[in-house]
Amino acid sequence: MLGFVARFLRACWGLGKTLLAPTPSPHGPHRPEVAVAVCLCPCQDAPTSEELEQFAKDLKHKRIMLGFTQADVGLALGTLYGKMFSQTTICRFEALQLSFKNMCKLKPLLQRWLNEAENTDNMQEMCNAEQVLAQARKRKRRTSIETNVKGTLESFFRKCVKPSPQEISQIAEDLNLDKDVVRVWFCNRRQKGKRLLLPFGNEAEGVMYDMNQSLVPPGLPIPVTSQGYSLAPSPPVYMPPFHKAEMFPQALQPGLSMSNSNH
DNA sequence: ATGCATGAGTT
DNA sequence: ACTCATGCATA
Repeated sequence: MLGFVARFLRACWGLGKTLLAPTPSPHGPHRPEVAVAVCLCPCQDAPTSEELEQFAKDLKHKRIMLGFTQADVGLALGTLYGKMFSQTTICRFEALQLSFKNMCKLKPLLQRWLNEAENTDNMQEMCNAEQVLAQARKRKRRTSIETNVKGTLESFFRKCVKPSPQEISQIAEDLNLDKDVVRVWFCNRRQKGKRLLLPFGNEAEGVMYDMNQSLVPPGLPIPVTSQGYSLAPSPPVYMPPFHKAEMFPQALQPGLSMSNSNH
């Protein structure tokens, strides 16, 4: 099963290459046409899901062995290659909670860090935080949504993963929340559904992203289709954006597989 | 470890 | 207005 998914994903990327295949020149052999395209896709060797999973596990293990925190790694990537990452991102990488594409992008960097960390004796310096986060108080304070309200949002989500702006306003009103909070909640909820490692057995994912249903809260007649979400009747050569959740069995038992790293 | 938020890039 | 990559703040 896993293999299938991996191949599937790879196939998608291969597509780009296929389309760029050498164009047969209709005019004959005047020009040798040597300049054949290389691989324009950024992910040279798309790893399989298995490989990513293995690497993530490896990284975490060795990282801990070497005595580094997730934050250390993120920082080292900065002093090492310029681009710094947060503890959050490293954490998500190790937990396979990023999109497949994102995982592929980050892997090489972490791979290099790992090599570096294993061979260099003086890695410490690279992991020293010298950041004086002068974060201007611009960021909005994180609003905490009550659990029962969250439950309601979830049920809405099950009905429709992508409510129209009008529907969002409606929901916001019903729940006494800010419209933007609701909008962002849906964005994040959708994004969550796209993670490489899905949280739990998602039964409903089979029908997920069936954005044709619309909520019709009692009372207000909402013109359904105005936003032009006409689902293309004949999806071209694309694929269903999602796969089932059983990619990573360990996802089913977070308690057992994830948290064996205390201390 | 995870929830809500931001910002750049798309559609 | 949406998706995606990312992160501050918090549980």
